[in-house]
Amino acid sequence: MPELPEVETIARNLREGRLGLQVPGQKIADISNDWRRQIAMPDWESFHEQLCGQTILDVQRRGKYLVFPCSKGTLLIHLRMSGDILLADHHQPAGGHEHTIFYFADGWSMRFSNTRKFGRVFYTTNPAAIYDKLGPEPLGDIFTANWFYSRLSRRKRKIKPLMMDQSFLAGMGNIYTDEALHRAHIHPERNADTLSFKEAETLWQYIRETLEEGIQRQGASIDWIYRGGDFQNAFQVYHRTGLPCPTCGTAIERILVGQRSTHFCPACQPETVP
DNA sequence: AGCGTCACCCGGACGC
DNA sequence: TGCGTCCGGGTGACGC
Repeated sequence: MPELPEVETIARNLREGRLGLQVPGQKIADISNDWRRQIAMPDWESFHEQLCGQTILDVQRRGKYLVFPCSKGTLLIHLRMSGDILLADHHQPAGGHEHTIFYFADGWSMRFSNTRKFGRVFYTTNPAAIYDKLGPEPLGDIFTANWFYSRLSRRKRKIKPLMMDQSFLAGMGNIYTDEALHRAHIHPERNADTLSFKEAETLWQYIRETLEEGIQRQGASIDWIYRGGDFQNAFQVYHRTGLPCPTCGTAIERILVGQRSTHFCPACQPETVP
């Protein structure tokens, strides 16, 4: 479930050396892979041949992608739900879920651990083709209240799946969407075009506040994946089915919206359009 | 084009 | 205890 704040935290940790090694400046000496489908593009042989010898120049984030600009092209990693990036000594044996390992020239290695095999690795000289399929960054300048309202007003889809559509807005996942909708007092099944400007503006504000708080807390640690973050302690609705709403005390309900588990307060987030 | 549904995976929770 | 079954998470393919 790495969403924008979790991916941002991992990018910062790798960039700034908080995991014991600064990744920018590292030269890729070799790469191993024991599950070919993890390499989304190009084919494994080309991936290996083209990337070996390149130096990683930076670690960035776009949407939920980790972006590693290299000397000749760009390496991208999408963690999907159970992915993580580990740094370890060259000689440490591969863990059972470390399907792609980048061996650096100085003796360290960067490992893509991916328990449920949903994550994907990309190498391209044209990352813009990937970025072009994504909506704006929720914390960027393009995403304004006016932009949000004008786009919402053209869509009939339910607000929650639309917020999670990466081609609409890049970075929201199930957790931060449920939390932002609760803070904005908007029911997850409202049709997007029924939101007033005021509601859209409020939701816009809480999307940004929720993500910023998530980043400040270094993301959420849930299930067995612990990354050091503690946003899980700030959840008001997510994974709190039956517990009292922190705002009004009403029991939090869980429903399915677009096949996704959805948590909301029936009192704070009424379904009827005001 | 927009929208909904399903497959992809597997560790953990749950039921018996 | 051990076994079987279900669940969930993000995304792309697919159908309407």
